[in-house]
Amino acid sequence: MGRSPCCEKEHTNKGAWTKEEDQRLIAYIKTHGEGCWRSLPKAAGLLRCGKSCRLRWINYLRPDLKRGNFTDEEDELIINLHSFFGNKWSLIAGRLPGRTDNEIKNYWNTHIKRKLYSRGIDPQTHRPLSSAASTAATSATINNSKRSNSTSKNTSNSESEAAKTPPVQPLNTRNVNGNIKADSAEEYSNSSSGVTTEELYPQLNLELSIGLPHRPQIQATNVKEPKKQPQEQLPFQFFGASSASTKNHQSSCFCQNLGYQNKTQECNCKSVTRMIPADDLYRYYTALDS
DNA sequence: AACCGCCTCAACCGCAATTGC
DNA sequence: GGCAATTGCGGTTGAGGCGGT
Repeated sequence: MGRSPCCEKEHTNKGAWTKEEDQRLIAYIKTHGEGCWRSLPKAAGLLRCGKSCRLRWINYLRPDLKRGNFTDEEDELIINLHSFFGNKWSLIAGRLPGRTDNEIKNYWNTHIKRKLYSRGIDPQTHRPLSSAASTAATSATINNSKRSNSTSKNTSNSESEAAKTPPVQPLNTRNVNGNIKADSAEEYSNSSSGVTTEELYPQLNLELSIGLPHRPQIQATNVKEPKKQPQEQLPFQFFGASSASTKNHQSSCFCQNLGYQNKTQECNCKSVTRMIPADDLYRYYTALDS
C-alpha cells in the first residue's frame, strides 16, 4: 500500500492561478492564518491541492515579498551565500528578506551563473575555472551571451552588468569570530592554484543579512543534512549550525565525499579540509540574537 | 505581419524530512 | 519504534513574452 496522494488529482485545477483564486487564498489566510495546507483548499473553496496553495502563497502572494529586480548588493550576497551553502536555496532565501527560495533559484540559474562565468568563476565550486573547463564554459558563455545579446532584453543587461561588477568582495563586516580553522582554510587555499583565502572564502567576513534588523532564522532545522549525495562538489565541507533556540550544540558533519552525516561532536571524516565548528556558528547566531 | 528561437519565471513533481499517533 | 500523514525542498518544465529576421 503506497502513500496516498497529497490531494485528489481529479478535482483540482492546475496551471496559472486566476485573480479570483488568489483573492480567495489571500482572504482565507488573512482570516485564518497559514497552516494546515492540506485542508486549506477545501476550507477556502479552492480547487487546488494544498501544496499548490502553499507555493502560491509563499512565492507570490505573501505581503512581505519584495518583488522587483535584485540589487547588486543582493547579487553579491547570493553569490557569497551560495559559496557557503551550495544549492540550499531555502537557507539562502532565509537571509534575503522578501525573497523566496524559488525566486533566488531562478535568478541564480538565469543570471548569476552567467555572471560568474563571465568573471571566470565556476558557479558550482566558486573557484576559478580550470583551463579545460574554462574553455568549455567560456564558449558556453559566449554562446549564451550571443543569444542573450541578440534576443533578451534582460540578459543583455546582465552581461554588461557582469562586466561592470567588481570581483566577489566580502560585504563586510561582522566577523564570525574565529569561526574558521585558519590552518584548514589556508591549507585548502594553498592547494588551489594561488587563490587567496579571502578570494576562496569571501564568506569569512560575510554579513549574513541585508537590511537590519533582519536576523538569520535560527531553527534546529536551519542547516539540514543533505537528502542525498550532492551532485556537485562544494569547495569545502562544513559543520552545520547548531540550534540557538534549543541550545543544542550537536554538530552535523556534511561530508561531501562520503555523503553521510555524523551527528556527534567529533567529525570522523578524514577528508574534511575546512570546518566551521557548530559552536562557533552558535556563538555567531546568538551574538546576532542578543 | 508572421514566424522563429530564446529567455524568464511561475508552477509542478518527486522525494526527503518532519510530525503525530 | 513503526507507520502514515503532512510539510518542505530542490530540480525541472512549459507557457508566455520578447527581440530578431
